[in-house]
Amino acid sequence: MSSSPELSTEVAAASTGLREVSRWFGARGWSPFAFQQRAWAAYLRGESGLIHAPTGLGKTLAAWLGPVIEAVDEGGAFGAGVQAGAKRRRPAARAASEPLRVLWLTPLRALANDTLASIESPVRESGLNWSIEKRTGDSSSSLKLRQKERLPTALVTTPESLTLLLSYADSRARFETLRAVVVDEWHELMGTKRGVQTELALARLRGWNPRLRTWGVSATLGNLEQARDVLLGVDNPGALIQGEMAKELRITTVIPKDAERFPWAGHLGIRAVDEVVEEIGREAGTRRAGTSPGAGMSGCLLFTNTRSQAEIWFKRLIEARDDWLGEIAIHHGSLDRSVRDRVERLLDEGRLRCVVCTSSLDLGVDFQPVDRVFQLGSPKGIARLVQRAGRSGHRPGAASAVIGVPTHSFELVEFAAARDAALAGRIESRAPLDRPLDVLAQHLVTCACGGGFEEPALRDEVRRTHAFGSLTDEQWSWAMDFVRRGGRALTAYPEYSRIVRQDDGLWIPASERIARMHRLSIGTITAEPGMTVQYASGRRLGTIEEGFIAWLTPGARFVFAGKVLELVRVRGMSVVVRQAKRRSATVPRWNGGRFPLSSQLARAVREKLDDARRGVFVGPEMQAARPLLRVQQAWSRIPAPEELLVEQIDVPGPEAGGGGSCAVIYPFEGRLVHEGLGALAAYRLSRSRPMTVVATCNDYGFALHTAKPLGLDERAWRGLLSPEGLLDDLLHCLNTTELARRQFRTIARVAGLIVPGFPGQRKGARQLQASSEMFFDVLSEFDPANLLLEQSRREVLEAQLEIGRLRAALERMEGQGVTIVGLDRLTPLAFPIWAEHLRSIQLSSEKWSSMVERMVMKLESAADDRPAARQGRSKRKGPAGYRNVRD
DNA sequence: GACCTGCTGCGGGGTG
Repeated sequence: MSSSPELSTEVAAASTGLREVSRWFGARGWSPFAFQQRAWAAYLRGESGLIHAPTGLGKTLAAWLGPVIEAVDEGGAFGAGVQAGAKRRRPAARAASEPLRVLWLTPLRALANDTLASIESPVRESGLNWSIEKRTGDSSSSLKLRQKERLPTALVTTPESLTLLLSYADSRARFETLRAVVVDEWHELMGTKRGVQTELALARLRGWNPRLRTWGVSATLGNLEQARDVLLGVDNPGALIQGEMAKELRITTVIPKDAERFPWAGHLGIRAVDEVVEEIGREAGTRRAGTSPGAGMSGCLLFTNTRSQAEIWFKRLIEARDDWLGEIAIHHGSLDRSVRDRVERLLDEGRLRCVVCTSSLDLGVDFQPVDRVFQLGSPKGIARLVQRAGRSGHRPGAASAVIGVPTHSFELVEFAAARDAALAGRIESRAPLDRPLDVLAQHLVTCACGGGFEEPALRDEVRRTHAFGSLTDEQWSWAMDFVRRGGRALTAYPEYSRIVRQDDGLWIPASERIARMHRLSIGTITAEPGMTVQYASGRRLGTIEEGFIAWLTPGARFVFAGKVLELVRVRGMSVVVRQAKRRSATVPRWNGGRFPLSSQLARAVREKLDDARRGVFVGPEMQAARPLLRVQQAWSRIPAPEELLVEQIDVPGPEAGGGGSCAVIYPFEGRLVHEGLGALAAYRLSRSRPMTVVATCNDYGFALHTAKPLGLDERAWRGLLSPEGLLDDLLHCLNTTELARRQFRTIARVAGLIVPGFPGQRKGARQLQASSEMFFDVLSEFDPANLLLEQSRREVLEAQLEIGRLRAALERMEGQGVTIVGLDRLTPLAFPIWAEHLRSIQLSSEKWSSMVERMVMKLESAADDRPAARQGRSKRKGPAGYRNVRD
């Protein structure tokens, strides 16, 4: 750290604690930053707040040292604390430390140790009689047992572990002494059910100690003030402390050597392997001075957007440079924790040249040796790109550097747009959740287990959270009824009578068994367990989806964890493998989320395109994209900001070869919205006249494929894309019931309808799905007013279809002029969207006619098309989406 | 000429 302004008088007035802390800084040749001082001052005034700072060390100390200063100031007023004159002495070994004072929440277990380390020395040097511990799921059982007896003075834990602690009967007594809670990486939690769980836990803690101070720490976010308000809850104002430690941010792009021949579509980016290899070799691998051989290498992270892409790229890099074997590693969420831990350790020791990874390394411990980051393919969002860039340059004065690797031509524009937006500070917002009743239901049982609750008091407490600030009496009563007897439909089943009312009015768990089962299912993360991939020796490599393994027979090879494996046998939920001798193998596909291009980035892309339309090409990316954009403009047009472009294209060739007609529309709203828009337009078309319409989409637009040209005029297009009747039509054309049925699985799990089973005896994903579907049907029939059903419909609309964004898109389009361009060839913008259609045709072995039939059926039954399409595809090619990696 | 996808995160009883 460098120098900073003098200590503010406000803080300096405060005292011994501050002197201790200054001494601690001084011993390191540091002086505190202004934002840290502002945070301490606000803390000492008894305030809560949110600290916004882009890097690690500074913000951790800003948040931690407030309580330390306070404790020193109090000089022993608290338990067996610091005595005047006895400060320098270490406390007697057996003396009991002070009771719980500070709680630090981290969304990631991996961050706990780092956090502990960063607070330990100032606390020790202040001579405080504090015990500092962590508690996460992987803590030893003896530690957990001890903490059940008595909590340390400072505890680092996760939201889930905190909730567990709140579920023990004597929780109140153990948390009453708490003075401050710090929530790290709050931007990661806000907008998720984990965040709501955190809000509820904080409300509980504040209920026991109204003077409790809450401090959040957040990365850059479009809605920081709202983030603070959500964290602090209703009517609980607080400060927003802006850190000024912004690091330099460098976003560059690998420009394809032959931009003219660069593909118009695609996502793997394999053709960029050579260029990336060259880039990696350029600086990475340079040894830092004075380090031993094999260590001290500065490496890079290569972020991909999917796990299978990471596997493919890892393989390709090794093939390109076999001398790098052992210096390149792979890291993603389906790899076993032990595998990932090893990679993280090697990276930290500077023994790796490059780690190919997914979002699994977005957060977590900062690795000093990482000096550069690659983003392979679309960054999807500005915050995401900035976050990833921030994984590099963890040294004072070092810049964060990210190198974009486009996988198709328009990603050149995306990287240029993302850089503009990032440097202008236009970062996405995160929307807080509104009243997820499944989380509330879980919380009610937790509170019953945690010493019991009185109904009116808990209701008021819950309403002080942002998430449940507008909870109605009906919703509250429904939630109470749900945990008391399972709602209307499940009264006959005692396991759903989870809480009972004592004579004194206190609600407690119905039995100790209920409480135990509840603790097993605390939390809001509901990922399916998957099948364990392991060697015969028992060594685990990771997990893979049941659907993938179902296609493999013993002897089949697949790529996993950067190895080519051969299936030996499947037993229960584990897949036994051995190293394969041959190299060619399929690559597994995981069914993950499909995150759309963010609104912010989409807007920035539109601006870049508008520049291009006006002949402005600034920067190497736009220069490289120039020929492509020229083609777009020459053949059709580049849509202006207030223009809705419709390309009506007659594609030559037989229908079965992708020929026919397609109309392509470009709202630039991300693929989820386009999926909705495509389905909506197709539905409205087929309603007006009998015809087969197939919709495809990508992040830029959607296409309607028909056998004959649609021949619609502007008025007809306006009708198709009218916001009027949006919800009704969407409910008709997408099988929202089916989507909701699937969404309900998560909700049923969080609300406690489905218990995941005991550790080590997980039910398979299918079993879980089956019982959640059963519940969905039973409730739909016998308890249609069950609010969890409504919630699953709402979650589908909001999370899966982005209904708000969809409506806004339709409204925006209403004000745009429609330009219809007739064409007989695919434009650069249209090609990738059309290719989505072609793909499904080529991969199917079914006859064209039966496919058409199925599509008609699909439109009629308005079914979700994905499972059908997969089955069709797989008949010829094996498992859906699995490709052979060719050597 | 062109393509072939889809992230992350946590927790625990032993009588089930």
